[in-house]
Amino acid sequence: MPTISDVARKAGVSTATVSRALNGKSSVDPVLVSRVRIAAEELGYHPNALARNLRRQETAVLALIISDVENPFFTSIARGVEDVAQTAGYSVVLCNSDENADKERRYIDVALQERAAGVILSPTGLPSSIERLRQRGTPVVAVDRPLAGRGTDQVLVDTRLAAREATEHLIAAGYRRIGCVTGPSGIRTADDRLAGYRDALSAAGLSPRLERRAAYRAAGGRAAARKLLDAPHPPDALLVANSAMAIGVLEELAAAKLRLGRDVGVVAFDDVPWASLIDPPLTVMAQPAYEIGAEAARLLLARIADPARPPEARTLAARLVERGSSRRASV
Amino acid sequence: MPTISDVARKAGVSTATVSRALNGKSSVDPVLVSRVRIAAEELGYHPNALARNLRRQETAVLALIISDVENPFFTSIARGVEDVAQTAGYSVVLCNSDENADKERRYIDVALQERAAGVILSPTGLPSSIERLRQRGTPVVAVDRPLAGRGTDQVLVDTRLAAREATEHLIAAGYRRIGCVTGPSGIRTADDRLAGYRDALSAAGLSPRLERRAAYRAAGGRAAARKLLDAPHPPDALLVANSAMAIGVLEELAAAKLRLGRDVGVVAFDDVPWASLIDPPLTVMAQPAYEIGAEAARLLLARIADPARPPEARTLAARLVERGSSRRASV
DNA sequence: TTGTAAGCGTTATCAC
DNA sequence: GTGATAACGCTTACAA
Repeated sequence: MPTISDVARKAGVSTATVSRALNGKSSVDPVLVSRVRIAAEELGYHPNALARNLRRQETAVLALIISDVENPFFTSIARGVEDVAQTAGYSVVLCNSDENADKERRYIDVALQERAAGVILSPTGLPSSIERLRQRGTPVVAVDRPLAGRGTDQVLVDTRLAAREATEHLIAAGYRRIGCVTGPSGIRTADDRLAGYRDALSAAGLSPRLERRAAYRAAGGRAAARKLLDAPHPPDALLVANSAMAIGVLEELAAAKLRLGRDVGVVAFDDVPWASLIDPPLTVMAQPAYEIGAEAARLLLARIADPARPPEARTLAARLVERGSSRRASV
Repeated sequence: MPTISDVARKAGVSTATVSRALNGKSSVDPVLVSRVRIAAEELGYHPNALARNLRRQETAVLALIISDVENPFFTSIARGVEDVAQTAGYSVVLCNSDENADKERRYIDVALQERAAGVILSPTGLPSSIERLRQRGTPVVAVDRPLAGRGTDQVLVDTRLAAREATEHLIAAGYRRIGCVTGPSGIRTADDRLAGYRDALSAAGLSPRLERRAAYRAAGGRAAARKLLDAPHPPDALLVANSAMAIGVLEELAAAKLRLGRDVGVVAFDDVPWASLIDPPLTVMAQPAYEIGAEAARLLLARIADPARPPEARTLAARLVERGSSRRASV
């Protein structure tokens, strides 16, 4: 693999000149520049980023650690991060922590060891892992879920309020026995959505609470729905905290021959491309995923540029997209 | 940021001993090992992977360049790659080429410059970009789409045969005016699926061919479906080459008040979690995405271990999952 | 404008 | 079993 000295030799100049010619920072005789260019091209020279970064003490790589690559919410975030990073000349390394604190820790270590310029992550919830980043002074932005200690840049959604609004929407639509299917205890979004649900019920003077927690996956949604529906007094509507769970819930409703909307109203978090394909179409609480990612990247780049700037927490709003699944009357 | 010499100083040993103690390769006095461990811990020392890799002339990072992060087919591949790589001690860097030759080239350059141990990619189709990897001798595995030149490890699906089988299934179900909605010309999977469709029609002596190409996205599927349905003699069934397009096609069918299965049969490529939620459920040609990724990773690791081994091309089979959308009679 | 040379943080080779 | 030390490939003062 050719090195900078090979190019220098071939072009008849010093390595310093090659470096300068190729990076275009300092001014170099145009004749030499083209000699160097040609030599590099002929040798198939690719600068060794390892050596460069080691010398420069910096890299142009951002690490994005998300909790589920297969969740469209997170891939949209990834797109947002990528688009912003791209234009600033940074590459994005996507890591899948799989909602697993060990994997998260491992990827944080990798980011640390590879000296990533910054890290964006959706924390699993255990505070320990993040400390190492803070200690090192590596810029971090949390997305989707807040970071325990304060003083961190964050891009969040007011998810408690969103859950409350979604529940109020169901109440306004005439449902009275509203259940909630949410994620595991300890995951902040899961807890907040449950809290928002309770807020709405309390404000409306409704009871009882029909609550169920499960993994943020289709199987979890299915199990939770079954439990709720099998109870002596089953719910007439459900707030579902995530789109993967919604799939399980909808399967279970179909299996029980319950008509969506008419028998059981449903609102699910996160808009999905197939929402309008089911009958009736799925009402969702849409989170601005792409914008979350883009904003997180902007915050991260700003902090890399100025590590002393005060930490910022942005809170974006979710938006209710009303479709048929939360309507009692069939059209 | 503490370096190995800081640890050495604190532990009262040489940097060489720290390195040996921490890497556990060579044998070191247990007493010194623990002294080093403690010193490293107290300082919050993280070895600099840049320096290490520069010295070792190797990295433990695999680059995975896929053409669409938002397509579940590719994220499943990513999961497969990740699981295999993980157990072998490699990290996976996911890059989104977005079906764009420029971005692909850029990411290949990054992989080259960062000296990735190997690259897995779903090529956009332009041969130029891949050459640089070959020149450098960087191990590469192509997935989903073949690489122009031969002599490369590849994991593919016999997609032409799969398309033929899907079409034959529609014929067997009694459909006669079968259309095909496929991806852009030049993308190998799009071309192969069209070819397989034609194979089946020819074998059955059916005509005419109702074909439409569009971007591998929902909007593309919608436009293609509209064109086909608006024609004087519209199709009574459609083979759709990708799940994103299928969303558009299904929306368009619904808009035209056509009943799925009964009025227009549909088979789409790639299984999706929501296939059973629509009515009737969607018949799909399921590709073994996770397995493709896992197999690609295995091939790549094998080649990294032994660059001289003969190139291998694995072809996996797709599997028809018959559901209601390809059945004429409603249940 | 160009060249020389030091140094980034590791690991591996060589003596001891 | 341990410690000096050179080397990995690059960038950047500092000289010329």
